[in-house]
Amino acid sequence: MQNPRRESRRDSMDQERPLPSVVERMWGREPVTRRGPRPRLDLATITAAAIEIADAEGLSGVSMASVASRVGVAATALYRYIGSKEDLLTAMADGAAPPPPEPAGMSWRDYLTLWTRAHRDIVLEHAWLLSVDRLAPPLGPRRLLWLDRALAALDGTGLDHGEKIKVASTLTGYALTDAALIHSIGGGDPTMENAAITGAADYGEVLAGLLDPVAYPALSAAMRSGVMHGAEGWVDDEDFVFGLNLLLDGVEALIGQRASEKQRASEKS
Amino acid sequence: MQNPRRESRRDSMDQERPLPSVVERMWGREPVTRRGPRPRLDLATITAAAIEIADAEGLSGVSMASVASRVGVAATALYRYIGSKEDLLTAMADGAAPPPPEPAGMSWRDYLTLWTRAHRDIVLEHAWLLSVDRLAPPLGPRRLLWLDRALAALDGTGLDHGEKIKVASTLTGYALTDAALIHSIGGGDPTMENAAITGAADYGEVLAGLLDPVAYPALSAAMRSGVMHGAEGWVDDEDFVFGLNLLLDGVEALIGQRASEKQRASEKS
DNA sequence: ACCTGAACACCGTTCAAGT
DNA sequence: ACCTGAACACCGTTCAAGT
Repeated sequence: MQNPRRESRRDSMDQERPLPSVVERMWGREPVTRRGPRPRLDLATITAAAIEIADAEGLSGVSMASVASRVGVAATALYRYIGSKEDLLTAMADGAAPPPPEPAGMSWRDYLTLWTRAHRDIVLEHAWLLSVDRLAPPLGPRRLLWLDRALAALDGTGLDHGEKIKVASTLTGYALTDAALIHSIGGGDPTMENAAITGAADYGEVLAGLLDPVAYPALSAAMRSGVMHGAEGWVDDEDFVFGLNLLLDGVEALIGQRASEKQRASEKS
Repeated sequence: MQNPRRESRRDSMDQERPLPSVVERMWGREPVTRRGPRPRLDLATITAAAIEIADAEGLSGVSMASVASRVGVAATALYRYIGSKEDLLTAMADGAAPPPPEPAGMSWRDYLTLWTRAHRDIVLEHAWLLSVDRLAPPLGPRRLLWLDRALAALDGTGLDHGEKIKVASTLTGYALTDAALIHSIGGGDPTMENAAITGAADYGEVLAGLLDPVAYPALSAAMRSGVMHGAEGWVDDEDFVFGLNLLLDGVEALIGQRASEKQRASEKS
């Protein structure tokens, strides 16, 4: 049912580890061109064009044809630079990330709060990331720089490397979750493409009409209480901080635990 | 650039609140048919067929044609039951969820642990949910039943309705994040469709080769320490519990806070 | 070596025509 | 009223041909 097109990776590049060639190109390792006309494009140009289209029209506006025409080339010429549309989406997901915020001597907690919020804001600015982002671990230079800065913020807390990575990836997930929530409620979507609901109040009312209070007792009670009609809208920065602090409180507890373990160990010797 | 097809909702149904008609159908409110031949299908049948295809071949195997042929009908007949493919995906996302686990007298913490793990496992069994799930708040009967049970588990903790909902949605996000992590690392994907990386060890090695230790100091240090080569694989249940406990510790702290507030208030009066 | 244009095998969706 | 079949306007990707 449709011929599988997998395995468009591992072309070119003499190197022991096979690596998707898009990833190579994301790191600036364009193949060394010798003979023939100079290439008119590069991956960064193509990616930037695709991102502009996605920002303006949503992901559905991004086709090989539309990207190609934006950079002034036939659709088929893109395949000189990219193995497939999948590859393009991968490159877009990395390319949409600006440099991470600088630590500037903050506490780990302050920095990670800033970091997570900034991450969330990026996703809101490029809402199409929500449809692209989830499936692969980051391999591009921009995303990995974000990861690096989160790990760096946790230096000196006594957490080991594995714990730091897990904290960072949990925070990444939180940023995505919060962005998805805001987006779906109708927060910051210029094209309104996927907002099934136009406002929080609507959501509550729709639910209230749908629910059988016997089958859905707790949810019905919540809806009847009017949670969805908060003074300044349902999803706001306060909500973001609320959930984030649940997480950071947990991290703080862990750090405290590690610190007291260390102290006990040093007292023993 | 492609004619916009929005606003295929709000057809039929005499009701004050306009509601996507798929949502109506998900709740069993099929339009009352009087004249003409009886319909051969219903939304549940179509949705189940689509889910089976997605489970077997991934989301890319799901086309109007493939779904229609599985239920023995021409592709165009599906439009009697569904407004668009988007609608089908919405119905699939709800239909893939089995009934939530029963509380059975557990503590809120035990139940939410079970709940979140079960949620995560569902996403792993239907990995295509990761590409479908994120954008709209749940409106289907199955998903809302999950939400109801999470809220119910938090009854008696002193949290208000808004707080309970935020806790539940944070846990949902965590389940998705964890599933995405496991999936991308190559965990449980029969079709291996989106696994850019075939194993955790590979990921670490690939990264190690890519990274400039000056530009990515903390991440390089983590990779050099060999975090990615844990004894029983990188992502396991222990990791799931680790991150989840960060969250639940935060929730527990909040519950404690609410409880002491209440006590202080009652002492005053 | 890069880029084009034609071609292929698909898509989702519409609409008039049959029952 | 349901379902079909033809048709439309797209897709992503290939490949031979031009430079």
